[in-house]
Amino acid sequence: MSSLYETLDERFRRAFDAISPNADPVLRPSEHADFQVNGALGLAKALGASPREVAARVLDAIDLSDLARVEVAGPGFINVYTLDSALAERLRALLSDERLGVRRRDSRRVVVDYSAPNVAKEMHVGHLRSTVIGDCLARLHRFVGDEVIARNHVGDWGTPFGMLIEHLVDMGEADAVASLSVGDLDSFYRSARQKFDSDEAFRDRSRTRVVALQAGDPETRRLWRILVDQSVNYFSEVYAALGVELTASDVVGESSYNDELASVVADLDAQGLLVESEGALCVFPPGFTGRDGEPQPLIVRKSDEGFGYAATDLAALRDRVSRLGADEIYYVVGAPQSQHFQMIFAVGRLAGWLPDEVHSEHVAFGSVLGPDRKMFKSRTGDTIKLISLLADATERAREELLRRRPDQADTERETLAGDVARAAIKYADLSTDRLRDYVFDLDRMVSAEGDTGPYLQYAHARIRALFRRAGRDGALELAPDLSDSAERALGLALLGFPDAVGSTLAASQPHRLCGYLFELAQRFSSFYEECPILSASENQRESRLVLADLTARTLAVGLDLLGIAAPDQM
RNA sequence: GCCCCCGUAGCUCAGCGGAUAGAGCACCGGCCUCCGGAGCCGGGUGCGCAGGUUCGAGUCCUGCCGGGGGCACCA
Repeated sequence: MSSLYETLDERFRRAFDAISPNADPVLRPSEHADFQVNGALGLAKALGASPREVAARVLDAIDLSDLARVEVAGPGFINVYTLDSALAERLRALLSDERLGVRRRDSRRVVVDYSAPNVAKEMHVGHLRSTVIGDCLARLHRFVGDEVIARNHVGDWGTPFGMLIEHLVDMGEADAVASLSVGDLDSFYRSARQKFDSDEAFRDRSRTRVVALQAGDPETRRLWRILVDQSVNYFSEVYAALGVELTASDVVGESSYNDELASVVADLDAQGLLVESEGALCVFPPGFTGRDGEPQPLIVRKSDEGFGYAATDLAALRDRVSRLGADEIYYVVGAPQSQHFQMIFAVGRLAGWLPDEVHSEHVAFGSVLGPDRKMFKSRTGDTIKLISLLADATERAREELLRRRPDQADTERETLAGDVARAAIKYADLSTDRLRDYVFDLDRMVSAEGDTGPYLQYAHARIRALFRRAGRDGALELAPDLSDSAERALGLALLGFPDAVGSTLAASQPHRLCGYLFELAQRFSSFYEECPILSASENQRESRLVLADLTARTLAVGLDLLGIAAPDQM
């Protein structure tokens, strides 16, 4: 069944179409009614009638008697008041729908490229947003029926691997593996870097090693593979700790495209797109200019005949369309890469690798800032590891749980502390418009008062407690009474879930779903204060349990789409 | 110099061209014979500035101001 909004929109669209072909009714949620239709105001001039007359004509052309009461208001708005009976019947129908009204759509093959940490470096706050946002988008697409191919474009290639491999050799494989396997990647990298900067002989060995790596020397590749495998193992641990659904099988690192790079160049050259400039092989897509107003190149092959990340990204793009058959490709990468992706897409279009019917989008995001509004760093100026971020949040959550539930078993508390910590961090990240920078404030996100992940978890857990107390697991399948304004407001919000999911997906903006869930939780809290449930008469109790059940399930499904657990108790 | 993103309440943020711009935090009042108070109810002289488009602009366009970022071989 279509959502309430969709149903109203279809009806109004038909009525408007009869008056002015293809006119948009501009149906919106309203503070003055359940919904309002704004389209009449815009049509008035063209139709030579007053807005109120246009609105009246629309109402003549529409029959909503089964759904809503309507009236012309103000200068020409149409206020829509949904009938309680229609709301109640739709709510009843949701009870047997695990998907809470969200329909599956025709499956699209969707590549989501996200996280992308670097081999031999620990994951830090810089990877947080890509990982969390990408995971959320992947979940959303899967939920509506898309076939999602997650791609973790790990940085596993390039000149630093010369020094990393030489450092591995110096340490001895066994010691190196021991060090890396416990996740101490940063000190490994730092030691290698330090030797590279201070020791000329080491520098020479490193350069030689890079050449051997690129030439495919078996022993060198074996050593390289150790670094990659150890790192990927470590990433998997971090993803598990974060509750992110990426696995080792989603890792398709930069090196995976090595064999494609020559043919990328050849293909571009064959199409006459390649220009040699200052020794580098470049494509100059129209519309891009650089510092001196000169055309801006996308450097496909460097003057030293090595390949940069543009070549890799082009190869990946080509692969995702031609071999994976992607209908949509999302790159969850920071906003500073905006121009790079514009150029990649432009060249992809020029080369015919990215057909018009394939949607390719840079899902950009802003930075995580510290309290000083600068890039979030530790007091010593180091980047902050995701693991320690999570540990800090878990510690806070543990303290809070200990304060509120001292009787709780330690094992249960540990599990919950992790759930709450993940909720705090992820929700804080997902709940603001991703394009903006945001200030990382652990106190605010864990404190769980207000618009936070833990607040939503609490709202859910409280409802589950209600059912435990009632000795039940769900509600009877009946149409709830909505005569109390708090009941009605909650019921109306519940019916908006499909629209929230749809809008979140259409814009790749998780904060829309966050906003919806927070408002839903608030409306539930108001309802919960206003309307006694278990102590009410049997009819009223059953009716209110319907609303409670649907709220709990909507929160659980919604939180799951955000990648956040919804524990039954806290 | 050019390009991109962002400027909304003391702070952190919503706001899909529509009616009187909303939340959370903080602050001040209420609400504890109440199903979990991590809650609920009430309290607000704020859209950086100036033009323009529109019946209607926080939202679209132009120009400024302020912050961040990018602009040839690191990814």
